[in-house]
Amino acid sequence: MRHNGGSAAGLYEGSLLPEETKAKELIRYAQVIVDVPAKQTNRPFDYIVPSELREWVSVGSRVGVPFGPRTLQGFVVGLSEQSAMSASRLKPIEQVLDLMPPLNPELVQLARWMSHTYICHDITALQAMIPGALKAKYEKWITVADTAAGGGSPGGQTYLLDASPEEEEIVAFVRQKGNVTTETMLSRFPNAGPHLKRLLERGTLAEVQTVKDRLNAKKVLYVEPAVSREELLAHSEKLPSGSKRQKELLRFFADSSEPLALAELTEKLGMSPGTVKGLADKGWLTVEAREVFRDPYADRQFARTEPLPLTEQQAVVLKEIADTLDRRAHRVFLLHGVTGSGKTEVYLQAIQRCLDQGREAIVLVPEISLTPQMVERFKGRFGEAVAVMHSRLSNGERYDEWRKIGLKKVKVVIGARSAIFAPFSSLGLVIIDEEHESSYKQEESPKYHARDVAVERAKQHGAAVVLGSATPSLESFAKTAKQPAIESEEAADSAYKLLTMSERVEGRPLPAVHVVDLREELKAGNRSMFSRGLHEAIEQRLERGEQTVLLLNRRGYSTFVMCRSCGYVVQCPHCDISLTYHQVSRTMRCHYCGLSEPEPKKCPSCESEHIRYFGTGTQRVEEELGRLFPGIRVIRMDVDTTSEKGAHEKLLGRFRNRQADVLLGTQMVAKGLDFPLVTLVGVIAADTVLHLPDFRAAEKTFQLLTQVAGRAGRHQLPGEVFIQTYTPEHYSIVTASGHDYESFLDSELELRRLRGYPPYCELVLVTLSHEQVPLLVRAGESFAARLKQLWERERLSLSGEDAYFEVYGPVASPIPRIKDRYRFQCMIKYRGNVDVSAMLAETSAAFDETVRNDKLLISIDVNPQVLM
DNA sequence: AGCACGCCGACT
DNA sequence: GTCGGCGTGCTC
Repeated sequence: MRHNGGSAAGLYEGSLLPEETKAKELIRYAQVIVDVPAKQTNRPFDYIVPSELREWVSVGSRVGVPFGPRTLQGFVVGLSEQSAMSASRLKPIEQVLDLMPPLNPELVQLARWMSHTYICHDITALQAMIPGALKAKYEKWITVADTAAGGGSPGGQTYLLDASPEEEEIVAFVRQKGNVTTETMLSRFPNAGPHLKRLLERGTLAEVQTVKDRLNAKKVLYVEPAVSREELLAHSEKLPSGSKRQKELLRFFADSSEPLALAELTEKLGMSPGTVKGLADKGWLTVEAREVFRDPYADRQFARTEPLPLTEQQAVVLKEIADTLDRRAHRVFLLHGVTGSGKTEVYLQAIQRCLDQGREAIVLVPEISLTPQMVERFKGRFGEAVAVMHSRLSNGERYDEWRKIGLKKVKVVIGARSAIFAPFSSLGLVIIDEEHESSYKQEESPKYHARDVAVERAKQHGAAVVLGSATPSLESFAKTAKQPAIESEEAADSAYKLLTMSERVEGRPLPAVHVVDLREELKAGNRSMFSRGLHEAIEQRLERGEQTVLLLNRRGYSTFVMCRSCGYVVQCPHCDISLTYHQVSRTMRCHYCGLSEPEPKKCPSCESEHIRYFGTGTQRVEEELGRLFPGIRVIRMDVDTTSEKGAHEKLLGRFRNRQADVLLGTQMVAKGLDFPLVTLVGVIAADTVLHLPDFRAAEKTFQLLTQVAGRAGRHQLPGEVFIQTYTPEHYSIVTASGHDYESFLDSELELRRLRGYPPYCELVLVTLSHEQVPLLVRAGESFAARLKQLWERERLSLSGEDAYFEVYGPVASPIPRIKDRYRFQCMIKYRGNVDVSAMLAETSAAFDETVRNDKLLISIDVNPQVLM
């Protein structure tokens, strides 16, 4: 997508200048984006920077500002000496919310790029960059109004005309406290409700809103001596002989004057905090609260690891990356390495190189593979210099990891999607592991793709990007020089450099793959979910004491309930989608609106009692395994068993310790796991993804099969894989079983070219929704028409360039109704130097009135990964 | 997003 | 003649 740098940078011009070029004392005004995601407020507002806050305000600061009648959170996006507005109409910044700005000028600029590219409000992009713990929170307070209607008296006492004694009492209480939250008020005066309402209405009391203050850094009490060693000993002598504990404590600090945490001290010396307090009161010891970092890995020891010797292929790849790092150039590498080829070791050594240059590195991994194993490898190599951004961290922990980055205490961040926004100032390297994973796409606004954001950010820093995968996405592969014809000359210098590692470390072979035709099984009279081959193979592993991984690639909504008499399928009354059966709660649930109702005892349509549950879930496979292999130990890993904190790690730990023979799970068992005793992998049904209405279905199937097959035989013992399918002839299954990425690529590229899908074009999905179909249809058609009109205008200015643009639809969305709102979508396919984002922004702007008055919703997904 | 201001219907 | 509906516009 073309990015018109000029227009995007325009608003914030000056904000990217190095701060040093502006003397702090000259900065009088700040441009602030406020926390109101609306069209009319989507621009910077000027504020006065009070002189006492000047030191603390910089581009990227989070501030509390008065906006209309209330106080809002905002982000400083620019600083200036002048303002176009007359000073009398400007208000001052009320507070700076963090000691360290959570963002920096480069990230503020990146937010600008995001809001343009993904068509969202600036505040939405800015908020997406900071950890959840820093999201805006507001508090409402009640105070006595400045000009209390009802009058006051010179003596400072207030008469309240027409006020009851209770009301007098309430006002006195508020006056005494200054300000009070509603909760405090109601706990003090349980029946204050109606009085409060009246006092607020009459203007005696007023409601004020503030931005809830910064999340507190964790504080721990530390104790240290306040006087010299000699004095401590002298005091100790003078104490009465009964004060044994106090004497002991003084002698302790005479020996060691190091500050010690109070908790540790009392533990060590077996005394109560009171003893310490006694001496502190005398002024001999000081107790002070110190800020500490919450360290989620505090009690873990990570064995330091040294760089491993590299294979020839690894060395070649590392050298390429290192050369680019040494030149401090921006470059994107696509590292295609088969499973087990040692990509992680290459990452580690490349990061080391980057750190040696005094630069920082970000490692993105799919949330699902952010396992303890993974964390261990990075902590083991880089120790304290690593911060982990994990979805399961508490708000406090996450906030602290973030602060460590700002304070330059860490040099490497490893985390999921949003870790790409780590506020580093000299980024040298971004690694995106399993780059093909669709979890790098955020499905809520801003609907960004971390891979695209990474490349944009790396450009700004002159940093290298390494996209690693055993099964690269077609989009990324197409950007390597191997496929030059796809994009025009502009792409030539931004082409990705393809690096290949085709061999596993120590020359271990890839596992043998058997494709089992389930139709043949059925013909042979086998109606079990296990083919004869897989059955036998599992039996063998049990005998040999080896382990098996079983994949049942069942997405949450596949289980549906149907009446066998009339064929009725239980559906959600508000959304056009089947309800899913949840065995734990014995309820039928809607995946889209959260509706939950008891399981039907008889068919709602024909009252028949022949109700059948379709779709095999992991629970059923577990049952079946127990029946077929008595005594078998199975660990089931799916959303149900891993929802608890730490459950994931615990289950994998048990499997590693040979406390189970089989690990059975959904996608989550396919990625990144590395267990020496796993010699068998079984895919129960390979076709589930294949038949989804998605142009990436074949690609996803190929990726999943290749990934899961890669779990087998990674160490001394050779591996074996069984893929069960009803369509064994499908090219994605054939090529996956032959570990043949190249052939898959050829077939798939040809199909994409014929059907006009990425990487032969770019996609944007526009979804419109409304409660009434007629209005929706009209809006959809008019949206498409306007867009086409814009294109006609645009194409004239692109004369001579090879550009393509087409709007498809509107048509009903794959799920035509959610929460009683109907949905239509337009698909946009384009190619070349077209600023589609700008065109879409302009088109949606024309619909503002319909959006506002008729409650039409327009959602725009640039580079969508799911076409719903 | 809130909130105030402002112009047309059903009511004491 | 007024209370109140929500259309329109503003917030540094």
